[in-house]
Amino acid sequence: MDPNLIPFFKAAVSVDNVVFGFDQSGLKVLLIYRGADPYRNCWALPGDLISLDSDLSSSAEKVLQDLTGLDKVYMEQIHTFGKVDRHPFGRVFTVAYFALIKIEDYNIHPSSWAEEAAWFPISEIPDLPFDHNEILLFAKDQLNTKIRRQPIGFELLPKYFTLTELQKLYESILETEFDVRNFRKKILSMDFITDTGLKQSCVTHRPAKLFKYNAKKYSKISSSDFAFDL
Amino acid sequence: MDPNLIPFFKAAVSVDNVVFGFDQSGLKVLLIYRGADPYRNCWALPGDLISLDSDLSSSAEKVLQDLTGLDKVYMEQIHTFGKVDRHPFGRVFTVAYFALIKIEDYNIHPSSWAEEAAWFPISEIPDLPFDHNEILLFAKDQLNTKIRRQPIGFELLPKYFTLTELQKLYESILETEFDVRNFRKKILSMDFITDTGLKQSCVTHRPAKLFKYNAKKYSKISSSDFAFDL
DNA sequence: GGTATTATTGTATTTTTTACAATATATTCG
DNA sequence: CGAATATATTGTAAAAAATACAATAATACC
Repeated sequence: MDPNLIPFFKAAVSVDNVVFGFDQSGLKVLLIYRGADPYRNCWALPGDLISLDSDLSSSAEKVLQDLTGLDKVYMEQIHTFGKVDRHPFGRVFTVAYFALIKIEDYNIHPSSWAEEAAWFPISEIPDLPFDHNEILLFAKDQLNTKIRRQPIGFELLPKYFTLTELQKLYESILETEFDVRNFRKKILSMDFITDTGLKQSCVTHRPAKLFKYNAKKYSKISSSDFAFDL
Repeated sequence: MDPNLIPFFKAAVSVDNVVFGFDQSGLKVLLIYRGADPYRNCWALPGDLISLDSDLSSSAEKVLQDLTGLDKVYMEQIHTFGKVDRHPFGRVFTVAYFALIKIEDYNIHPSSWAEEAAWFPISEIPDLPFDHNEILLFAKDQLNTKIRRQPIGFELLPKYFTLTELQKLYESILETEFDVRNFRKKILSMDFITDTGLKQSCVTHRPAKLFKYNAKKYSKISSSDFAFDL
């Protein structure tokens, strides 16, 4: 390598994942309990330095998989953070991703140096190490914007869901309330949520119909000039 | 440094800027003619490796300033690209930014190893080195989305502009056409474009009124629950 | 059968979007 | 100076979308 270039090749890159989940009590974020330095014994976003022999996007998946056991989840890159002093060990740029998962469908298995993993309600996030609070804020913002314009909310719900669940999801994330009738009218008019013909069971009241998201219909619609917008 | 960490700290990070400009002939992108390896003597996005002693955002500004003389322009981070083999010299992650400038207001001064700088119409971009074509595509996409939702179009126009110019800008970027009356109604109803009382001069027909963007009014409006949306 | 609990549905009103073309103001040229 | 040329500016009616609002339906449990 040209000796002039040597000083440039001394950075590390990490990935930090903001994993969102949703259940009846609201929006949650997955944190791990760090069993490695720096910030050992702190709750933090599941993130790690990446080895330099795989592509960035594969590394992002690997980091999440290694620390939490999560595999094949919806992930999207959101932003890269690069303050000089953000990492005590040296110059580390971190690429933040957010991930959306259906809480019920996955079992979280903390491994590698993640000693524990737990869901934290979005409103009860503790002080986090590095710039993780800033990253989380950024991710939350992105989620808010994105969920209004793209049909990604379904990634947080079970495969079959009721319209009430869907409405609660949007209300909880957007911190607003919708009129039941208008919400249903709008969602159903978009025509990519289909009635499965099934019904809730084991509920102590009138069971709701179960719907599912129809990705094929969405992509057919969206490739014309339709815009999802809630 | 812990010897286990050494292999992680061997990456370089670069910044690549997609600088958009607009004039009557449409949307343009600023490219520089590389006077340095690799890809010497090619047109490319203005980008460079960053030194590891400043923050990422400052580095982005510095890279643009060094190569093109552009200073204090509207810049926004868009995405980080990190394929293993994207740079022939080693593992280089690149953080892409887009910038919007008022072509008339700036003189471009290629310097450092940029031998030339020139505006290329968006539809006539040559094959670029690295993954620059991909980055450009990504930036164009981002610009399309963003310009519909945030009042950033004004960054591409002179301080005082006519409504016709504004409409042409949107039509050109969004590749669509608007009805003159409806466009004006909509834009003016948003109430952050104000009539300066001035008129075009040196035109061979009825001169148009000159308007300007009122950022204060926008931030006042947008902090309620107004949404810019075209 | 009655009660409790949540699910489901329609309509009238208001607001927004759309479609559409005639008139106004400047310059240039004969 | 009047006519021709070129672009700027403006309103209205119809259609579509968003909003506000409450009564009925289906199940479980007692």
